[in-house]
Amino acid sequence: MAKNKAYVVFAGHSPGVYTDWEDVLDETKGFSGAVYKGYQTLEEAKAAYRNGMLAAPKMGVNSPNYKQTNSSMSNGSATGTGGSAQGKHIGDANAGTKPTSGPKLRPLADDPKGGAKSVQGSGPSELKSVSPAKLALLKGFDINSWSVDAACSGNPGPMEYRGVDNRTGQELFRIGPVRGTNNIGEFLAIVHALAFQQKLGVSIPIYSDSVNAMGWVKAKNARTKLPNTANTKIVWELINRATTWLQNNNYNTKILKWDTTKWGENPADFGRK
RNA sequence: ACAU
DNA sequence: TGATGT
Ligand SMILES: [Mn+2]
Ligand SMILES: [Mn+2]
Repeated sequence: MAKNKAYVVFAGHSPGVYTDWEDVLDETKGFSGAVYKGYQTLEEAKAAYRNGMLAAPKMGVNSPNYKQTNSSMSNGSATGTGGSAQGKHIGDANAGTKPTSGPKLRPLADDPKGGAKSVQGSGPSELKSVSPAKLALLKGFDINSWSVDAACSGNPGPMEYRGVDNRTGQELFRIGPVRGTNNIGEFLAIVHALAFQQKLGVSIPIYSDSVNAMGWVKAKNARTKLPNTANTKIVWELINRATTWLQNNNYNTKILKWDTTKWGENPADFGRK
């Protein structure tokens, strides 16, 4: 077990890369939930920090990138990860186009078995990667939830949307691309999640970053200005199906605003911006 | 202005 | 830089 030459403070008074353990102590002392890890090389540390969640606003808690960082951590200097269940999910996106993939709706564990931990005050060589639960706690959102998001490659343009389980990062559904707008996608994503949950017989809070779409859902009406033409026929069918569903179904599912400013990009984000 |  | 929306 070689000595660490650099450290990354992911969560602390002033997150960043440090070469002195004393600095790490300063940055983490008195910071509840501090997250840090030692690396054998400065390059390794810098790379980890670049890929780290607090350093990269685009990176959702459960994004593939975050997990990659997590798993690379486990083969790094430290012990402790002992094969995290999280890492295994890297890139195992359920391919389906329809709400077919089977989500795992197990109850939230505060610290998943075998998952990485964050322990303030442990030595520098102990692993300091974080479980999704711990990260959610740090960021302050409810991990026992789903996230939805939409992406457009031109607006209007080819649009798609998806939903993920915040406990695992697992993709629950993904539709598109079909020609549409950003807001239509955000709207359809929420309604799709609602309908999917009803089908599953569950009710789990849904995070969206779109105030617009949340408003449309609440009004049970998608007030898009996108003309219904030959090019937009498909998406308009989806819109009509969604609004019809809203008008004919009841739900008590909480639809929550994802605070991008505070938490970085939504876990369901497509990472294209 | 705010949110995508 | 431009578009989608409240
Ligand atoms: Mn969004
Ligand atoms: Mn996004």
